[in-house]
Amino acid sequence: MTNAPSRKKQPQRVRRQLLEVAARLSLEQGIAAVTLDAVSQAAGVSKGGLLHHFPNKLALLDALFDDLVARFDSALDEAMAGDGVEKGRFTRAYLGVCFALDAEAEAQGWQMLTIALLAEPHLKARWREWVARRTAEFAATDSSPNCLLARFAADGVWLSDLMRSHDIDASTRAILLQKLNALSLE
Amino acid sequence: MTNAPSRKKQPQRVRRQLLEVAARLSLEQGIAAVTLDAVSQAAGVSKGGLLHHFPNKLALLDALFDDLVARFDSALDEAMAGDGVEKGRFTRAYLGVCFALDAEAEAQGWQMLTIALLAEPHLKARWREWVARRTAEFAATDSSPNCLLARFAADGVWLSDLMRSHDIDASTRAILLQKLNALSLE
DNA sequence: CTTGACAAACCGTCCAGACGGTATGTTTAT
DNA sequence: ATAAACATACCGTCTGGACGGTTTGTCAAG
Repeated sequence: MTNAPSRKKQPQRVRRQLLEVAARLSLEQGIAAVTLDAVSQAAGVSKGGLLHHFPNKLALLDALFDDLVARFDSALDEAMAGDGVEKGRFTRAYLGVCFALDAEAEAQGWQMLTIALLAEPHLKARWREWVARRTAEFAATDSSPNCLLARFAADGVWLSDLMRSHDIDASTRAILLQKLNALSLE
Repeated sequence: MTNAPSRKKQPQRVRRQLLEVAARLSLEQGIAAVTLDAVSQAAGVSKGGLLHHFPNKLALLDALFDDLVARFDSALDEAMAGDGVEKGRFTRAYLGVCFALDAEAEAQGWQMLTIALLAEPHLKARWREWVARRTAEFAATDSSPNCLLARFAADGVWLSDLMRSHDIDASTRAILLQKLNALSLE
C-alpha cells in the first residue's frame, strides 16, 4: 500500500523531472538558459514548486552534480565488477564508461551540462575532490603512466563527444578503445 | 607621422585592455562575472566606451574567442616550423602547445575562459569549425589512429590543467609527452 | 597657421526586462 | 489535524543596451 502508485502527487518524480529539464536546457541552450523560471515552466511546475524541492539555485545545480557523479560512479563500479584482472581495472572501467557515454540515451543529460557545471567554480572544486578520491583509491593498481595516459585520452574522447567536434567513425573509435585497453595492462 | 604614437587616445590599447580584463574576470570568478559593467569598470572605461568597441556582449565574447584561437594557431605554426619530420608534425605541435599551456604566463587568460566560451553554444559551433578545418588540413600527415589518440590525450591533459584536478608531477608529465610524441611517429 | 567641419572615441544616465528569492495562500496525503 | 507538496503574487536587484552629450583627433580650405 505504501508504494502503491498514488496518482495525484509524486514528489520524487517531480524532482527528477526538474533535474532532467535543467540538464536538457543547459544542453540545448547553454548554461545561461538554466533559470528558475525556465526550468520550472518547462517541467510543468510553478517556480514555487521548484523552490520547494531546491531551496535555491545553487542547491539545484549541486543536486544536478550529485546526480551526475552518482550515475558515473555506479557505471564505473558495474564495469569494474565484470573485470577479473586487477591491474588497470579502474582505468579500463573509466575507458569503457567514457567511450559509451556517446551512445547512451541518458547521456544527453551529461554532455553540455557537464561543461556548464565545470564553469562554476564551486562545482569545479567538487569535481576536483572526486578525482582525488578515486585516483587515491586505485593508486595501487592504476597509477602507472600508461594508465594515466589512457585516462587522459578517454577524457579527450569524452570532450570530443561533448563538442561533437570530431565525428570519429565507429571503427576508428573501436581501435582507439582497444589500444587504450592494451595500455592499461602494460 | 600617421603612426606616431599620439599620447591622448589609444583605442587599440583600450580594446586589448578590455579583452584582457574580460579574460581575467572569467578566470577568477567564472563566466557569470563577465558583465558589461564589471568589465568596463575593471578596465577603467565607461560602459559606453566598452559598447563603442564592441556593439554588444556577444561581439565581446566573439572577439575574445578570435583572440584565443589566433594565439593558439600561431603557437601551433611556430611549433610546426621547428619540426623537420612530416609525419605527425601537426600532432606533435599540438602536443607541445597543449602541454606548455600550463606553465605559460599568458595561459592565465586561457584556462577558465576557454571552458566558459565552450559553454556558449554559438562559440562551441565556431570551435567545431576550427577543429574541422585543421584536421582536414593535415589529414595527409596526422590522421592515423595513433595521432588521433595522442591528440585526444593532449586534450585530456589540457582539461586536467584547466581543472587543476590531477596535479601531475613534472617528471610524469615529461614521460607522458615523450610517449605521445613517440606515438605520432609510429 | 588658423579655423572650421566632420568623424572617432568615450562618458553618464536611464530603462525595460529578467532573474533569484520571499511571503503567503491552497490543495493533497497520512 | 498536520505536514508535505504545490501555486500565486510580488519585490529588490542586476544586466544589457539604448541614447544624447562631450571630448579628442583629422584634414582641408582659406
